[in-house]
Amino acid sequence: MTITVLVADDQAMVRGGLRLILEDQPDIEVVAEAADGAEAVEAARRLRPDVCLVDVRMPRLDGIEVTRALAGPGVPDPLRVVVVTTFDLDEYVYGALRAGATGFVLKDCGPALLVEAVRAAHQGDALVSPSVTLRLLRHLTAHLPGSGRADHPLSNRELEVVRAVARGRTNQEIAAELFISLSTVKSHVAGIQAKLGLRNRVEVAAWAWENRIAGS
Amino acid sequence: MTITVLVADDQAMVRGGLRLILEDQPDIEVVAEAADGAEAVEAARRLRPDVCLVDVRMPRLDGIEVTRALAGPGVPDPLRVVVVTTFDLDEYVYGALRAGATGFVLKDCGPALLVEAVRAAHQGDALVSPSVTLRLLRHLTAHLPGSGRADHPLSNRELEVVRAVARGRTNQEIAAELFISLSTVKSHVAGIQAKLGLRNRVEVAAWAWENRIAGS
DNA sequence: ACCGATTCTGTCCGGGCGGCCGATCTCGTA
DNA sequence: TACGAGATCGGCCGCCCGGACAGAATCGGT
Repeated sequence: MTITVLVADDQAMVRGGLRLILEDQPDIEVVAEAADGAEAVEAARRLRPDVCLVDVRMPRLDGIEVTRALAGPGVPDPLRVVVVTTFDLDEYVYGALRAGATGFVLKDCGPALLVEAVRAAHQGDALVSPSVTLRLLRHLTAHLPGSGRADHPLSNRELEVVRAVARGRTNQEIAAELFISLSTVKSHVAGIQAKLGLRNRVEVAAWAWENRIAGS
Repeated sequence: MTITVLVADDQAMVRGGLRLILEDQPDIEVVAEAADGAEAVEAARRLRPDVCLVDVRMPRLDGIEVTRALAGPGVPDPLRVVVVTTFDLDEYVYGALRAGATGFVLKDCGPALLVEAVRAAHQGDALVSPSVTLRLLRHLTAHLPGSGRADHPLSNRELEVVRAVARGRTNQEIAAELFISLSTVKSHVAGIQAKLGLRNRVEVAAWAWENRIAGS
């Protein structure tokens, strides 16, 4: 089964180059080209190609907005969109991914990666250019599940209290939730503050958020 | 200039397969093989290859620990480590990336991506398998700069107060920071709670963290 | 010139919070 | 067995917070 692709770029030579690279693959067929964003959206909605290769910089609608229109949040049957760009700007990367892109490749990444990105997008996966991935990982590692967990001297029970405090519960409510007395809750909160060197329950909550004890 | 690679996997056949794929490239040379984690660390430290291809599941030291030893936080001159695995488990992914991996590929991703991962790692970039990237992006989009910012009816001044509250400041401290009276701060906090339907300052802080008003 | 929103200020009071005591009970470990 | 750490309770006191008032200055827009 061949993968149908739409290529959108305002420069005819770039479109030609992409078409050459892609059609060199036996299982990929370029079924449409578009010279600007509006054209791309129209053609994509009409032909519903397996993958849309979209440049970020285009007249009328830019690549980000095209992505949002075809794969953004709230779109009923989203298409797979791979965003292509010459300039490695974070602004483009974040915009594209937030808009629902299933891939993000730089034009200088070589034909092999481009083809792989199309194949990945076709089966629902996402390929991101290595140089971009690197910076993405930097952002990510700080937010990774299990990371950012600071070494803390808190007991399990105290952690339960911390989580409750971080959710905005009063001591009385925490007592009810944990089936213990108000005095005990206050003991625990006091112990937590002493151990961590925090001055009040809001700082306890802030500590919990920063160390991913609370929140999702 | 050729890229020197160390291949670590407990199965000789897998090592052979990887070697075949890599040495098919004119610019890549496999300079060492290792059958377990300890061997891999020793060889990597001695030979300092450009890229280390490391399987996650290995005797003695697993791939994650090898990565931590060669590229983890605190290592003076970190090597480039690409982690390879058969099983697409989040646990491996997060562990590897947190340990400092410069790449993460599944064994079923095809030779082309494997080679690209090595090349990317060599020039300091990171390539992650498309199927893994997809899930990574899901985690990421929620934490992307500019996203998660909710529509709120708060004024600019109220936002300043929210940020101060989220940092754990008392009303008195906020008054001093913003050069206003204690009464005014209480007014603002009360207004914020009313507008957002929150019951106390900890919930205000929690709201700030969830909507990325506070925190970095 | 008026209106609404924002910002700033004040007083009063009840309740929650934080700090400081002390106390018992149950563990696991030395 | 004795010790320490954790979990559980109690009381007391002072401060901070939250809620409900009320008043005034500033500013942008009809």
